[in-house]
Amino acid sequence: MAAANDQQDIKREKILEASHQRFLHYGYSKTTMNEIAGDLSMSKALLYYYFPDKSQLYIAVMRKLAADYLKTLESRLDSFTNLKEAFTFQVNTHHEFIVNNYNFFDFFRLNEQNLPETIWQIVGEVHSAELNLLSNAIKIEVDKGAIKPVNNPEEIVDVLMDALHGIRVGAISQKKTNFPRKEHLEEIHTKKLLLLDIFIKGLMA
Amino acid sequence: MAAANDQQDIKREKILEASHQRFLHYGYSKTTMNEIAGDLSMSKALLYYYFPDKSQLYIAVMRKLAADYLKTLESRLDSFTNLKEAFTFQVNTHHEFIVNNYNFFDFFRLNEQNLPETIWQIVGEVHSAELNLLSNAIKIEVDKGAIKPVNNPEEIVDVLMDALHGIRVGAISQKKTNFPRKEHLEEIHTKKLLLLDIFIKGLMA
DNA sequence: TCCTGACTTTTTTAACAAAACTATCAAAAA
DNA sequence: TTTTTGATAGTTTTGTTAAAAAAGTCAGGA
Repeated sequence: MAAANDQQDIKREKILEASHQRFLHYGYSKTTMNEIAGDLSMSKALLYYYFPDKSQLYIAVMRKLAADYLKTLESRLDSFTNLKEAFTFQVNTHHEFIVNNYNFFDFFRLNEQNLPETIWQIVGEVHSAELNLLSNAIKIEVDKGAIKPVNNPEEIVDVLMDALHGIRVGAISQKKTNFPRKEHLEEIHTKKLLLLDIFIKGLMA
Repeated sequence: MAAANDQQDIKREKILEASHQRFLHYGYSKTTMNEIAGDLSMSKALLYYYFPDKSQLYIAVMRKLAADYLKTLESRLDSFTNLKEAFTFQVNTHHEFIVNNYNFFDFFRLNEQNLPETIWQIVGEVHSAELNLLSNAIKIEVDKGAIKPVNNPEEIVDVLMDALHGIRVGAISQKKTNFPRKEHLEEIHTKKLLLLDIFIKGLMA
């Protein structure tokens, strides 16, 4: 039983990896179940044995990416020495995450509206996990007496995250494309760090 | 000659007003030239006598709105007493502008990409005018010695404006609609003021 | 329990006709 | 000469249908 499940888990993992590669290079709609099956030298039917449908497969990949991302954040955010370091780490990690999985997200780009409910659930989970980690960072700094008391850390972090997100979007509307091109990502990253710098100073003031 | 042109200008103005109302209530694609003509009890052909085509008509309306908006900003931004007041005025004016012309902009919502070049030109002009006014406000404060010297005011304002814009967008992705609903506008406004507060403190630190 | 080939169902694409709308123009009205 | 219009030409959107492609199912084999 356990052995069988191990085998299953390994195969599931293989499928997730192959799917990730396909989705990463070709996006959701330009990836077919036949192609994924082909990459793994298995029949398409087998994919449906492991995953109920294509969107669930995509979501499973996404869930894994999100979990990895959050693990990276968590591993580090409970051991920072000051607030700026913590937030900078978040911005850098997020930047790296986007760069590495850039094409994966064209599902969002193309399908912008009417996405499956589950996707928004994952996005929401990631968002609130980030919000939690960062507002905790603020609380710790307040306890240490490093910054003056804040009555609602979650609200502050929420605003900051929206603002950071805005930097991304801002670079877009000027460039007339509704998603940042890879070339712009570095520029966006720099701007985010600038915003962060001012914002942190504002918190400490 | 002058009289004839006056008459023309008056009629042009009437057309712009009627068009504004239509675009405001029904958006670009759901407004037909026949309807505008009907509102003014004139033939559709006459519209084409005054404006070369539909998009030029829309753009003319937009240009007028933009001019009014900028005039409001300018009238006040050269006589503020401190930086926060200046920026708050910008945020409030912008908010009012969006609220008043909310539906007008569904041209952007629907047509998000492939908009006529001229529209981006106007958006760009408004943006750089705002950027100018606000970075000037910073320079004045620096000269007054109210805040510490800033090596690149334009860059700062640019980041702030992107961040403020991000507040708007942020409220969206959570709500699953790609443009803020009217109900959210107040919430967005409040968040913007909070961001502004922290940001300004950060500048003064 | 894991896996497949053959099959069914659903979605996408392409072609095309009908309808709606934009845009033009010759000629009337002012 | 300038302003206005009805009629109409041209273009885009919408709706329809058939073929192709992809998603998804299933009986049966290892």
